[in-house]
Amino acid sequence: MTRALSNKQRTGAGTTRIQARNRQRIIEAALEVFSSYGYRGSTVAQIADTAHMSKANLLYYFRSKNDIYVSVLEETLTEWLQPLTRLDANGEPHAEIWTYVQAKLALSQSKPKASRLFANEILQGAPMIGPFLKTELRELVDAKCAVIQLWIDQGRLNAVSPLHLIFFIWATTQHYADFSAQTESLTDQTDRLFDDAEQTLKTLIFSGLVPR
Amino acid sequence: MTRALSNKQRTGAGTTRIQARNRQRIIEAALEVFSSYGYRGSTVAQIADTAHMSKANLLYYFRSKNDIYVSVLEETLTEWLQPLTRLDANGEPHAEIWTYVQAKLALSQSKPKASRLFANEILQGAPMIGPFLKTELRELVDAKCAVIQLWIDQGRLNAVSPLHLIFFIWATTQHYADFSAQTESLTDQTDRLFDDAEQTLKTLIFSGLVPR
DNA sequence: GTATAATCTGACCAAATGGTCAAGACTTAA
DNA sequence: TTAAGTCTTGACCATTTGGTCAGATTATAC
Repeated sequence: MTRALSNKQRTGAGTTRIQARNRQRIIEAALEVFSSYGYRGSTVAQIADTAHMSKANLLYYFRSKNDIYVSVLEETLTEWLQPLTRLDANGEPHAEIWTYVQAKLALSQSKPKASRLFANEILQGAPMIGPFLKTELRELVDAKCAVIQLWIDQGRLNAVSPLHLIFFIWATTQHYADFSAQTESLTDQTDRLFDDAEQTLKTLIFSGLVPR
Repeated sequence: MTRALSNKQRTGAGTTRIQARNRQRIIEAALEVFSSYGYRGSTVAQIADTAHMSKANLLYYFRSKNDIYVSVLEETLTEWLQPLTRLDANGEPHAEIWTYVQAKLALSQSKPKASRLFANEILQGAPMIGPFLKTELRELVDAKCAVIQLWIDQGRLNAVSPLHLIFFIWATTQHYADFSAQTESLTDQTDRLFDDAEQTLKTLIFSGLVPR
């Protein structure tokens, strides 16, 4: 990343204090910009401005625009998948699924930029994280689908495609972050948006629309 | 759009045959390109190439990149909202909603590019159709929410927020078009994708996950 | 056929873009 | 204090971008 580092000024893991601080500032600015305009629509100058830094200085810390992009994606990816990894085969099915939905919805509310970053990336064909999707994400999802299928086989859940259940959870929760420009244009009570979403999601996922 | 048109070669509505054909070719190419890379990420040269046309010639039909973009959006918007306009207050609630879901899912499958075009636009803050969202779309959605609310008040549907029910339907159906790079990375049976989605959606919307 | 308008093109331009570089400013271990 | 390394910058460059224009080519009405 940086060129020709000596052993001076190290704080640990081969990074000086200034490096750590500036790389962090850049990553934050890059998340802001990339999540708004996508990779192609973002410019290095824009990121540098957002980070209150000269373009040349920014390019001292990251070799290229692409380097920054990859770093932001990596930085955000782990956190984004955390909730799914926690879905526990030994837990109670409804509780486990609901915990997952709530976690995803909370993430959509607290980190909308991360959501939009991935949305942009995947919308444009996942040129960068395509390989990751087909390997690591695929493994995680396959594993969790097996768990859900087991619950279904035990008669503890109605029969649905586990994969599509996961898609529905992703789609509905991320919708509020990714398309906030739309959701917020269609309601006056933006403060109650996520509470209402949670309520409606709960009803739909567990009871459906048909009255008993 | 074109400059200094005379009355020659008119086929009707002030357009020559050549104009109609070329504008159509451009719109199609623009949909292809804009839906893949978003507004900022797309270039006029790219659109011209896709339309098998010189850049200068393309700019003879559309004054600017922005002009093309607006035209594609307008061209696609009506078709995109058609299904919702058909939701009928006098129909049977479940049938009406299910018809709507099926129509949206079919549209997501047959016109994924249109879906991605809007997704890109809204993801980037709806700079172009923001005003439309707050007026025309808002009116349509408000009207249909009132219909759904009536059904709920009559006890014909479980109590949910009509607005969020619509969001739920949009999110889940469009997910398959917008994030196809992801959905297709996570399954082997891409041919059954939409059938499975439909099945699972039906169960979730009407019955939920809790076994009766 | 021919005049007139519509269509098309290559050459061109100014601005924006990602990226480089030499040199100056600042930090820090000794 | 000082020397060696780190950090920062303005000037610069090649390429790409959206857009223009004069003029060549084609279609059409008469």
